[in-house]
Amino acid sequence: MILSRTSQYAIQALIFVATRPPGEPVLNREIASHLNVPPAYLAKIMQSLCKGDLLYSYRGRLGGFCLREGAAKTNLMQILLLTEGASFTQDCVLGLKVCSDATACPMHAKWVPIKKKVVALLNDQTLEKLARAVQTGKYRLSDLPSSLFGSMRRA
Amino acid sequence: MILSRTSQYAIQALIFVATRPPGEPVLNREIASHLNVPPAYLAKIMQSLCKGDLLYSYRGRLGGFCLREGAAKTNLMQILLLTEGASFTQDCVLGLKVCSDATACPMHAKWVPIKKKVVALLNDQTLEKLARAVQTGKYRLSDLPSSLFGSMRRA
DNA sequence: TGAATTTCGGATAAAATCCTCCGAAAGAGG
DNA sequence: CCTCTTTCGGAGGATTTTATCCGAAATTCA
Repeated sequence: MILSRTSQYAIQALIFVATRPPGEPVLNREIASHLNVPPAYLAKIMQSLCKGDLLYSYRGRLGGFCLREGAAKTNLMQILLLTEGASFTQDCVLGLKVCSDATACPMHAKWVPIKKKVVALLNDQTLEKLARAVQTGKYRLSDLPSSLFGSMRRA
Repeated sequence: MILSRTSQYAIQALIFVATRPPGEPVLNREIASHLNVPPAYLAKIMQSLCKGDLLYSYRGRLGGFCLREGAAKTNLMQILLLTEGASFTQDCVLGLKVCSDATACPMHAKWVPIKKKVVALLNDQTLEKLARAVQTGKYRLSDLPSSLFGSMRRA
């Protein structure tokens, strides 16, 4: 039901980068503050996304991170493979080491169809699509804007 | 996608108890060895299931754990509420603190229908049903019997 | 060259989860 | 009564996940 924080940060960050003009490096600091996420931790995750061939990184004054060519077509499943490991969609719900059609836990038969839907969705959602959804303004990546919190403080 | 180990152990243990004749206490030791789960850890979980009113516990020579009256009708959702906490099905996939129809993450619209299916399934699966599924022999709770591993060792 | 900026890499800390240990309490049976 | 068995409760250890820090390397610009 739940992704690790690492996966959530990774997906958020990648979508955010995908919303920015390609070719212009985005600073880790900028991503972190926009997503309201610990910068030092995010930096580690960005590193691993570079090693996973999703991002380019540039050091120095004009440095930052860019999507790799074609990375806009990356789907969530591919990202989660990097951050959660290969067994992510394979594990048994009840934690059995072996749980296949042949030798199954009592949830197996009912769980498999749902798992398939989840996998299909994760495969279908690309950074491109998700970035566009954010750009239209219909959906948001960050928590509510601080201006709202500011007005709440005095309420 | 994944339940905590604690939740998995809890569900497995409850199903196992539900397969046994009601009224005859089952020993923690027996459950643990059958599920191949750390006994001391399981003992803690069993304790919390008692506090969650799903089990009775008896100390001493004829001690052990029994399902509480009516607990056979308990569904997985109720168990997970105890072991994972109330926010289990409420959390945003991407980890946003606020993610409702009004202010949503870019996955929200596609994720909600799937989440509903998961919740419906968890609500539908009762200990009774799951225990029966195990009793028919079609499904298993424990890992493959050690006799199989024994024959594999010499292969 | 030197100063400023940024990511990289490794060590380390903090927190959560998973797991163990042990004495105490409670019950059964002699 | 004593002994044996079991769960209870609290403390603590081990591991994984989350997060921080800092010096070094790379890059830009003056």
